[in-house]
Amino acid sequence: MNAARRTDPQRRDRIIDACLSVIAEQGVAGASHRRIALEADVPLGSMTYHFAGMDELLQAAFNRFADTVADRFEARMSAATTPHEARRAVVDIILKDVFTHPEDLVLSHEIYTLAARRPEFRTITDRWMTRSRIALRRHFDADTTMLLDALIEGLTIHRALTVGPVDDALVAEAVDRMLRRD
Amino acid sequence: MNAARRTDPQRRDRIIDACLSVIAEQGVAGASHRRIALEADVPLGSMTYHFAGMDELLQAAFNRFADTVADRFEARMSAATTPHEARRAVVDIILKDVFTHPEDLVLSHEIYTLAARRPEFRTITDRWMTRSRIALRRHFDADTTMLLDALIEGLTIHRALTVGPVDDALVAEAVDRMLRRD
DNA sequence: ACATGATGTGTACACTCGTACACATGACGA
DNA sequence: TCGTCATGTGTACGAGTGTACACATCATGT
Repeated sequence: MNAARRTDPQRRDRIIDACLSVIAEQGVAGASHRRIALEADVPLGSMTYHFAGMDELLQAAFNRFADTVADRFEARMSAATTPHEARRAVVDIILKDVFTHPEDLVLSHEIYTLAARRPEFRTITDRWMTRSRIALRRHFDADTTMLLDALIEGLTIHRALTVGPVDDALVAEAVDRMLRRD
Repeated sequence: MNAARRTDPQRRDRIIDACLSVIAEQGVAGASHRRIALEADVPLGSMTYHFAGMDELLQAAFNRFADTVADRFEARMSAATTPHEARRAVVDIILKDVFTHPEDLVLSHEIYTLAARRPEFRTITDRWMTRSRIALRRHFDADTTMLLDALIEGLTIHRALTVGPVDDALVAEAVDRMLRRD
């Protein structure tokens, strides 16, 4: 009957985007084929046609998410040319990027939870963390890179879960302490 | 027929424990009334009898979990009497507590994910974080407490998601840098 | 001994889910 | 123009879900 649009090359992409959107709203638990299909304005049958199963779709979605975030991260670190700018870039990543995209916080937690339990999703987080570290490594030594990476993670998470907002100056202070070599 | 054990005052507790156990294995997504009932060796009807709904059960379970972890945290910090011991205690929390109880990692992520999306679960994480900070505050100033708390979080998470193990000495190094005032 | 009411349980209902698969569609070569 | 077949879709099925609620059970007071 209504099998209108025949070739829709962006359909796969739209499904992935819809998937992320649904996960941001409802969580992985609430991300069903039917809801995603509705969100993407695509028939239910398309789901299994484009993706062998829910897992394949989740992998595709979180890979796209991780790439997006890592791109932003890299862009900020690449733009810095002096040590001072690099320090500022790290602070900005914590204060601006995360705050500007609150839905990313939720998505981060979802992928972490998935990765914590299921190794097949850990390749996604591995690649993501590796990219972040390479970007940091352009400006800092190996140890500092490792520690900054962890610090960014912790501050980000706590900013998300804390009711009262964390003092912006304190974030800068934390980065400064990390940069102090002994 | 077999309505044996009439009064079983520990039943509610057993359900909560079973709930945590199932979540650790299968995640919140896989924690159904039926599976938990099976794990707790309790009839399905008991679920709705003791808990008004899934949410109430989840709240009870994660409250217990948060209390358990916070107890351990407090115990370690209280045992320290000198600054040096306090520093050591922080390192141990990261290196020993988390490593010894790997299932706690998964549970942490699950509650974070829940709290990130739904405010009614954030009271649990709030109370948890508050307790941790009070315990740290016995030994460190307010700013340092905030930063250490975030650092512990970040290092813990990255240790969980990273393939290669983080160098133990590096953890100590991170804590030291945090403790250096300007 | 027995009635009674609190305590706890089995089951049924309405619903959502992932997935398979028979079939419709229309682009394209002849 | 028309036949063919890759591309895409509607639907149905079995499994699993939360929850409500009629009922069984037995501790207790008389």
